[in-house]
Amino acid sequence: MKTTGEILRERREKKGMLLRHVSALLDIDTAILSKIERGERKATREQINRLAEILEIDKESLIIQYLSEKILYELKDEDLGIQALKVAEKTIKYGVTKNK
Amino acid sequence: MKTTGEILRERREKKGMLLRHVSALLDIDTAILSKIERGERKATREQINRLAEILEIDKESLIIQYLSEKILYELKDEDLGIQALKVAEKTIKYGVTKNK
DNA sequence: CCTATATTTGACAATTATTGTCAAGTTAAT
DNA sequence: ATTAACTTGACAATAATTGTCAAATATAGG
Repeated sequence: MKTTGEILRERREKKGMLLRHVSALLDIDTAILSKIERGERKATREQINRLAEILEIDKESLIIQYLSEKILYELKDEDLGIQALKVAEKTIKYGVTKNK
Repeated sequence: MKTTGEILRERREKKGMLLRHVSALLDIDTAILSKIERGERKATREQINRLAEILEIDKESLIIQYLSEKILYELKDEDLGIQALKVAEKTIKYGVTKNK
């Protein structure tokens, strides 16, 4: 499966846009976008929304990929990650979230 | 399923310990522990380790519960949370993590 | 009821993590 | 060798998390 960064870079190049162009629309330095595309940094949630629009990427699939990477990042050093994911999934399904 | 906070409070009371006692061992103010037990704040990962020892709680199950709450917190405003969880699960299973 | 002790609450301070800029360094194509 | 695009790394700004403190509420005995 393609990473968020790969998706972004592919689409940007396919559209013939430069880092300079896209980063200007996002109002950030090209350095950050470069890092995002190479997976060295994470985009913010808001940047993902804008990028989907700017690059005309299917929003849902981009967000799903982005969120899953965020989750994996949280669990990267955890042996019990899979079990935690399963518990989270069950909880979310039964709508038992009581976060504030 | 019991929340992390509920597990902690139950065990502390069962052991007849006061917030004061446990929070001293954790080297934090009782206020924070109170909030953690009531789910108003999250414990740190390290505090979870210490709490499992201090309160003699099965470490694995406590960590799984704790991590799953952390994940759910990340996804609390996301419509696509479940899908993201599923993608994350698949990725973790195939050991394709390339986070740095 | 009085008062001791335990817990809770909320304002805000300290700390840590994330997000950003900038300038200099590569890379690649003339 | 120039030039344009991108990358790198040091560090600044901002935002989120974690903590303290003091006052407010319970809770339980005399």
